[in-house]
Amino acid sequence: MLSKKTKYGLKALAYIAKQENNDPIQIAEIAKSENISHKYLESILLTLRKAGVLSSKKGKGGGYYLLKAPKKIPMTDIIRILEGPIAMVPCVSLNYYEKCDDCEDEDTCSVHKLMLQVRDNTLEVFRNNTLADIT
Amino acid sequence: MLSKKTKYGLKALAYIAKQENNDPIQIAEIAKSENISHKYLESILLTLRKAGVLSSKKGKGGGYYLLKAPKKIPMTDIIRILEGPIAMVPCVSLNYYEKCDDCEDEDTCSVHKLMLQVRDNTLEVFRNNTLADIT
DNA sequence: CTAAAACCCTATCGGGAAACTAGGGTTTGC
DNA sequence: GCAAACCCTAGTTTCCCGATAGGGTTTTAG
Repeated sequence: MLSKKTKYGLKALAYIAKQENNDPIQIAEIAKSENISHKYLESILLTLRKAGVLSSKKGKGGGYYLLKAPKKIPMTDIIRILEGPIAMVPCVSLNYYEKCDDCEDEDTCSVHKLMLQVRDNTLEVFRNNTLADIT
Repeated sequence: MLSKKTKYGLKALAYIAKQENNDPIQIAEIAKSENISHKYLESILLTLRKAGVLSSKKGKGGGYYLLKAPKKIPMTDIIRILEGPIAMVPCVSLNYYEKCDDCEDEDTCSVHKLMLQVRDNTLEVFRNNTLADIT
């Protein structure tokens, strides 16, 4: 299941990307339009800023804006920042690999092979979609 | 992320399906071989039994056995029983559909369309794999 | 200059679900 | 009849998500 954090983050990014120019958008505006708690959204945008997807401008008339063109921001990036691993199981994760405590050998693990297939398919979707595609 | 419940359940089913004949297998044997807590596994197998995937035999020499041939048991069935929805978001779930509180219109929701693609791809993997494929 | 607008940051907290655990009850085979 | 095995309910513990609190800092309009 997708966390609300990721969902809200995606919606917010889509909202920002939808703008004609790249002027800073205020948290309050996004929160209202997308029905997201102001404070919670604030923490999400902060994460995205620290990760280098967004930048911000302080003070009156400030807000958040994209650092790159929406076309140049693949879904894989955003999902990994907000949700973490794309794989359903850590032992098939490319970026967040972790060994299972319970299984000795991954090559003979019945779950491993199946989840590899799922990961590859999901990854393909996220690679083929950029922020521009979901606006 | 896949829950341990699902993971353990899949491993247990694979273990049972791997046997030559369809004699009942004891919980203890599976638990030991797959490094799963006996009691926890017991509750998982109970779920699978109630869902009609497994049946059991009580008393000495008893255990769990499959009700159908592994080839006839698609992954979709097992995942839905153990994990619940396959979709990453309730609003694109076939079997567990639920409307989002935050978005007014699904057709214009940026997340919706993306998650539909993911669901379709994941579903295809689970439909093309049966229990026989992961033994 | 200054006040208000806006982002920046840390801490905390409630609730709910996941991952077990306990403890007995019931059936069956030898 | 006893021990092996499943059956069943009900905890318990742990963790983390989603949200809130409460200020601090920076910037800019006027």
